Amino acid sequence: MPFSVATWNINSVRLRLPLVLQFLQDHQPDILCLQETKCPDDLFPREAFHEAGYAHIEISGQKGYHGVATLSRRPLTEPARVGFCNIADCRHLSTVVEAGGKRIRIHNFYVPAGGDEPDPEINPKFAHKLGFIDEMKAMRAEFGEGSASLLVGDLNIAPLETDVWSHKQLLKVVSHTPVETEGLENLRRSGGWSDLMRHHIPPSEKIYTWWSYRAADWRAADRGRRLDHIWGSPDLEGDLRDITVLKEARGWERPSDHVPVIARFDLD
DNA sequence: ATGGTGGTCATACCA
Repeated sequence: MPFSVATWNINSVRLRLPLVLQFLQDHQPDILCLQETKCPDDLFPREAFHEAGYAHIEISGQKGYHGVATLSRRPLTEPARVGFCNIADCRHLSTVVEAGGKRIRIHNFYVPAGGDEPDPEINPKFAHKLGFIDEMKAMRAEFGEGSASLLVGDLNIAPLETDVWSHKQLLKVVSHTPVETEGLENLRRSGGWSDLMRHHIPPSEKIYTWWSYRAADWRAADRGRRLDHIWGSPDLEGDLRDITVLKEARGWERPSDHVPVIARFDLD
């Protein structure tokens, strides 16, 4: 079994626990990074994940909002939580796992959505989002000497024209405005990260990982966006075997509005 | 230009 890492904004881990367990059973990723767990740490369903083979769990949760969790079949070490924008919310968690003889640090992120109005002067949520991605510049892709890194999660930005159903119609919509898309691409490049989804799937191809709940028929309208990402240190490009966007998960019973993305590597 | 759905927690807030 090649080493694999999945990311999924679950929009309440307790409500959708059966879906997560089904996903783990069907796809057996070594690592699953969850976002929007909406679950305080003392209520996190650890036991159910232990029984599913995920004995190693790190969580950073709070009541009602946000929250990230990293589940693993392999030992997780050096858990670390970084705070952003001087707000005590739960949007980042990093851990270290071993694969293919490398120590891989995995950053699990939930970037603020940013509200509706793409103007930081009048919308404090958008200002928060811009401040957050500015502070994310401190997250560098570290590699070499038997180490590597991944940065995954719901970044709430669709950077490329082919990451949205209509580039023109979304230019003034939060998640695809130039200040966000350029900001994210700049921080990715300056941090030395490779966009592994786009390394595997060419930029000419549309990719979506999220479809709004508000569409009458999400599948027919197909107005999606690629908000969820898997970045890696450049050494991992050569180890990447494939990327899967599990679109079918959007059609499951009481689904999350995001679907899982899975990266498989030629590493043991 | 508007409202459309869904989760949390218990009423508005957030996505």
